[in-house]
Amino acid sequence: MEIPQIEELELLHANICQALGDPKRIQILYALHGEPRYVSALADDLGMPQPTVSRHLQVLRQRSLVLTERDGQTVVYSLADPRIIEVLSVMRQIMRDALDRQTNVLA
Amino acid sequence: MEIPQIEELELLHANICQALGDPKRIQILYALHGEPRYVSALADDLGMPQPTVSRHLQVLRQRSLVLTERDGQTVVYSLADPRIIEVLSVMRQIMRDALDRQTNVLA
DNA sequence: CCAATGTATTCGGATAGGCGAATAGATGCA
DNA sequence: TGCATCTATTCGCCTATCCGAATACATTGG
Repeated sequence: MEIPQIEELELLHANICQALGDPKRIQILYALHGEPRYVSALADDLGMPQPTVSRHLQVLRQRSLVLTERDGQTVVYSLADPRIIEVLSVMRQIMRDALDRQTNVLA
Repeated sequence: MEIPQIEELELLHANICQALGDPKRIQILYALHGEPRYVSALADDLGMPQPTVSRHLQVLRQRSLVLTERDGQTVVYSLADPRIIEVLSVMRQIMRDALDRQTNVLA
């Protein structure tokens, strides 16, 4: 019986999760929900420096979580897959339920 | 108009995602799917040293992703919420679709 | 109490990831 | 071309995380 190795799928999987593991990137993804935005618009909306937003967008792009399209001087970013927001929402619900359980235990 | 700050929810959210952002922890979560296990059983199954498994389990526990129950000498870990696996599966599907898109573009 | 078994933690070193600041690159237009 | 605007990258520093190895802690049974 072989020892199970860490498969490529697990690595990719972890890679995606890791990309979601930063508060600013989560904000960015939610901000892209519904309407594509360009970089400085995101920066203004979220109150982050433009280079910061750009760096985070690169991370998301490398993981295929966002898509880009150049439009003249600006680069428009959009969610690559609406299910990303679904996943985040479910996680948020899981989180909330876990917090509720803890609160109930303490009460 | 105030600049939107990073809310507590986003921090928690990122925290959860970050916990999922490690291949070994993903393996552990899948291994806990269906049946609770105790630490050394997991270590044997996954071919990881026991302290490694234990450390990762602590990370998952802090985020309320797994639950523990002591049973004599052993400590039994279980998934705190089956939706965690659902979320991981959806992410896996999102990932696969993204890979397919890339392949199609290249072809 | 002591030994055996199972689990958790600590330590040190290596690696990765975040940020601000500065700068480089790309595009459009006069 | 030259300038303004928008985006991406680099640099240095700091912090967080991971790992193996060793060790501490907890529980059971003799």
